[in-house]
Amino acid sequence: MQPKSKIIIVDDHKMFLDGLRSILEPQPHLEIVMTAKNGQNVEKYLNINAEEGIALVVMDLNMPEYDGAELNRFIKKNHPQIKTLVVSMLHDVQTVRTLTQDNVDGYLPKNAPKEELLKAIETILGGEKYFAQTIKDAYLKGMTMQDASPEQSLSKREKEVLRLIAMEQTTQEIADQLFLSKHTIESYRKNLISKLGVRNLAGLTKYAIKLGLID
Amino acid sequence: MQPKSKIIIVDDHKMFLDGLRSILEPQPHLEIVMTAKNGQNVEKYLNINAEEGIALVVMDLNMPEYDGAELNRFIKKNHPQIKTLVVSMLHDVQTVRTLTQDNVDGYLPKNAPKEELLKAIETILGGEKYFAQTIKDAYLKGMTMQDASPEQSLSKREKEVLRLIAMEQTTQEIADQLFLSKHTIESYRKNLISKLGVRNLAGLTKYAIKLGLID
DNA sequence: CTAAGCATCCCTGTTTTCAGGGAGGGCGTT
DNA sequence: AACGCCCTCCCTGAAAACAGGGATGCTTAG
Repeated sequence: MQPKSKIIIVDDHKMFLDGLRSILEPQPHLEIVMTAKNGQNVEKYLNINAEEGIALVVMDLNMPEYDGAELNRFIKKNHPQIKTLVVSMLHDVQTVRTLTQDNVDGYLPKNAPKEELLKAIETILGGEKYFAQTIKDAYLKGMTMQDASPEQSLSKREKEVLRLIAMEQTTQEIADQLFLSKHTIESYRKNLISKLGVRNLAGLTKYAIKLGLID
Repeated sequence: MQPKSKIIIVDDHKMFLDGLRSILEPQPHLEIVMTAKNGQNVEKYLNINAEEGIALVVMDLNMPEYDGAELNRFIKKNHPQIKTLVVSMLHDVQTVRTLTQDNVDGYLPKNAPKEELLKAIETILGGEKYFAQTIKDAYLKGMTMQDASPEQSLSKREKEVLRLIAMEQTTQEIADQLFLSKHTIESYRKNLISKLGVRNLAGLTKYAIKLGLID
């Protein structure tokens, strides 16, 4: 009999976790060896049981404390043989890009049907990558737009300003607070908007939240 | 043999739907007669199959188009014998209050474990109500804090406008989209700012996220 | 019936944001 | 030394947001 593929599931919504478990457990060739509600415990587990031959980690993004992006980065750096599949509610281009740069093996929206989940797992365990069509569409659209817009890793100062913007402060207030000219803050604001590909304060705020700069 | 309790599940995330199904299907006394991704279809189904004896509808809140709150209201008005259980990611006080006023039979966060889901269903089918402890806590805290801070329940229209604002749309764009005057949207924006006690677009956006109007 | 809340629309004026430029100095890498 | 990147500051003009009013009609609850 062929050995089962060992799988870890990570999601902070227990019910979803149980749902995934119920879907995967009946699969004869899969074995769930651990479930967790954030990345921290998985990291510990992998460090201790490095030789156990974990095949795949299925993870949510957007968990408190230690999210999927971070966990994926950790796994790919320290345990590159382990495959990773991200299952998330949101599918924004930036997140997917970050994940692909970090060599994630697959990405599914949470509204994908059970069948697609199983197919994705098979594909990934077979050594290939699997991205849902909707994700690919969004990603490509983002790629073409990316040519015009520069790279968007934010500097420390930019993050600081972004944080204050999202804290409902006006340009003038931020300037006073950081002992800078209001023109400087205006420049930052402008650069952030174009760098992050958003239209206005609302977009900046959402991004700040996504980055975890505020809550 | 005792008759099975007929259940309908409503959630726009297919994978979650499949998860719930996998949890509930093995239960010998439960029978899933329908799943849907929004309230609309359920409404139709109930109108046609009114006599089929549906026991319970398990629903997500926060679905596009026709959300759980609305569906609950419909069910309690037109088919009061059918029980309703809301399963949601967010647990803001206002939403829970609205639901309880509409006589919902139970409320669980999505991070509740499988066991609690089953227990909640049993409780509700037995004729009692079931609310997760965390929900009850939040609700009570909201009740006491309510004295100090003014009430901030948003009307449906207000939520709609708030959603569009947080989606990075300008006042003019929202006006066009809803076939309203831009003055109207400006009024809404103004009211929202004062109602929610925030200063600007950033605050509105954060609130919209907290309410789950956008992601 | 009456008051309250909701949805709609309007006005005046000020402040802030947004768009699209430019520009100089510092700092590290090649 | 030259290049890129970051941080800083400045300008103009248009668009949008914000503040603080008022007004109407229509439901709904008391």
